[in-house]
Amino acid sequence: MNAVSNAATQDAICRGCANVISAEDLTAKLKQERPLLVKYGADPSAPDLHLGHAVVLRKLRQLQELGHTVQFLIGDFTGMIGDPTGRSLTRPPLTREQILANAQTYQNQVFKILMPERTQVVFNNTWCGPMAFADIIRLSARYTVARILERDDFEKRYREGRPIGLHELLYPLIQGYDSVVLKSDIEMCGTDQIFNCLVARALQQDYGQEPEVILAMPLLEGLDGVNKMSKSLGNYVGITEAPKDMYGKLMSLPDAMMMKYFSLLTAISDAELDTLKRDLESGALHPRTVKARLAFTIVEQFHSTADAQAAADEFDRVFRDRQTPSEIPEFTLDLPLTEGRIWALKLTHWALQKIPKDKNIKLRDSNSAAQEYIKQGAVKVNDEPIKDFHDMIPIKDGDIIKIGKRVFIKIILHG
RNA sequence: GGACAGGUGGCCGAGCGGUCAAUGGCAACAGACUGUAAAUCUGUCGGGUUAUCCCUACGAAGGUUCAAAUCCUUCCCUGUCCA
Repeated sequence: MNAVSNAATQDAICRGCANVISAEDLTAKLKQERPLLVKYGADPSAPDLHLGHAVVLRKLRQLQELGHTVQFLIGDFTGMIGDPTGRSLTRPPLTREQILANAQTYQNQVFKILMPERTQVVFNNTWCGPMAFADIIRLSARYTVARILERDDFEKRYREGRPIGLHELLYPLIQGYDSVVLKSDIEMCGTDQIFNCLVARALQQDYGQEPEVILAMPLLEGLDGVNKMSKSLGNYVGITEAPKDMYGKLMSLPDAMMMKYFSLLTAISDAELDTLKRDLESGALHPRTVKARLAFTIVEQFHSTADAQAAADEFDRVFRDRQTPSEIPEFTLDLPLTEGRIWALKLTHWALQKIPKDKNIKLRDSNSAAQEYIKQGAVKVNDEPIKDFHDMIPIKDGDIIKIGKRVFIKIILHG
């Protein structure tokens, strides 16, 4: 490689990054013309990967395609401590079993994006676990309280008088030590993790190593368009979700977020992005059209073109044309009928309880709730709204009950 | 160890003896509208076979009172200051 191609490579690597610390170090690393070790730490407390992770994983994939090696670090040790980031709320530590199970789930998902042959999966319990108390104190001695407290999250909590566990202060230190052990050249992270990576740089230098280059990707806001995408906030799209759920969730994205999603999650060129933006502003393109394209492109990436098309068709059918979905879950009605009729309230309550809890449909399933939904006109049998929850409604095999916009249940009668 | 402040519904946050299932905000859900599960507007938002009735709930356990989220006691938890 010559200087020119190195510069081009560096540009490509830096594209989309929120922060590169430092560009000079990266230039120097690239000049060495060897496969660089790129560390990425995964938090094993939230084993479901979502599009927020995909932003970073896509960048890692790009580095792999340039010939570099990814050190996929599973923080099985740190997970037992509890990560202080995120909601600024002390997170409960996980048990060993949970962490190992989560780690496995992680690996199953991550290779949807990463190249297995250029990925080393490592667990930090391997080297952190055997450390003695004295080792930990020795490690702690290499950093100061003042510098640890510089971290935004700590500083903020301290100022607001909210609790900070002593163990939490060690977290950045351990994460930094990981980089020392792994001799990482580059660390990929989200902008919220930059502090930890800076600690890693300092520690590496302290251990006589070249400091790693930090590549920080912007954080992706979740479907609410405000908070960062996270499982605990429920504003996420999982990368293993079914095409139609993925598509539907993406269509619930606020219009204002579309461009950011396009730039961080698709291979769309800058020029094309500009055109889209202009056409949206001028009204030449309807926002729905653009969002549908976004949803399609992303679903296609994680599934297939055919899946994306099917999801799009289904979405239009149910939400634009207001028709029943092509596939409706069936349940056998195990309630007694009187002369082929059933009390509306009871039926609604029954249907509410059949909705799978894990879906992101958050309907309450109590009788009181059923009553409210009926009052609001949200419950329909064969497209006919139930008017009063006292009503006795006739039911026959194959009738479809609809609650709200998204819940459909087909009733099966036996005997 | 001492002094002080606090712990309220998914979250934030009022209430400080009855009119409190508890103001307000956020989130959520529904309806209307729209080429979107976007935006906007309106409504709902502990549970009960449906009752101007009952149950559960304001850190935990006791107590005072006709009546307690509100007062008292002990305990647990958090923070601040002092040692």
